Amino acid sequence: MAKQADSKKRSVRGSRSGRPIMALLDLLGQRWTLRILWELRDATLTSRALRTACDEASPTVLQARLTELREAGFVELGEGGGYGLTPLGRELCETFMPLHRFAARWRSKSAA
Amino acid sequence: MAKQADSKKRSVRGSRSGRPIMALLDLLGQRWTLRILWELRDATLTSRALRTACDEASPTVLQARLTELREAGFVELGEGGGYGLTPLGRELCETFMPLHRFAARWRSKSAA
DNA sequence: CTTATTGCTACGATAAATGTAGCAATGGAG
DNA sequence: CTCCATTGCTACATTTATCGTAGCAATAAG
Repeated sequence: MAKQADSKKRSVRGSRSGRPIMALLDLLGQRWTLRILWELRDATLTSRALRTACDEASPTVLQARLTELREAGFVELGEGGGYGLTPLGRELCETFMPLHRFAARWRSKSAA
Repeated sequence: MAKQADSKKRSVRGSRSGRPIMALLDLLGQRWTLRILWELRDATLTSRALRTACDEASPTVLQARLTELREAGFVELGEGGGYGLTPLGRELCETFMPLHRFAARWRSKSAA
């Protein structure tokens, strides 16, 4: 299994400003990152279950994001398999959980 | 070939689940979207100032994102020029403002 | 052995983003 | 008026990211 020590190119794209918020914004601004965190918000999912939950996204990106999220310390792979949030990841998830409520109000206003 | 700002195909990619949170997650999960909202959090910026703030991102994507954000009702173009958040956009920005604090703690843990 | 999971990877086809250049429109300054 | 600098915005070739399908090694039964 695996590899996670790809730390050679860990430069979250775009922002090398050094400011943590930028690194975080860039990480979260990649395809499927937010979605993965959201789907893991209250469940441990296997890679394939996660794929299903994520609208059958290609495993290529999913694995890439999971690797990044693990390196960031937000996600971990459990002993007997299955991905779940770390305490830190759960904390992050809580941070944008209010988005859920906001999204509902938003759609009721601008739903095209 | 070139096609952009096609206001017709607003299908936020991937998730057509109908759930507002998914649409929002997909919108925010595009490159520069979070960053743009962040940079506009407390200032009205011209397109070029925004570009500078966003690490000189290409105007192509920036314009595309701005169009999407305007259609979503989060960003607006002021009378005399310059982009700013709408009340709704400001609300959204407040939602993930705690990320700032989180990011600081996060980096102090995982950043080697 | 076969079957069915697990996490994960290869790789050609697409879609998206980059970087550079430039447009029309507006607003001064001379 | 011309000249120039700014606004928001676009063209387009190159590069990068993502998709989609297939399949791998490892593990665990049956």
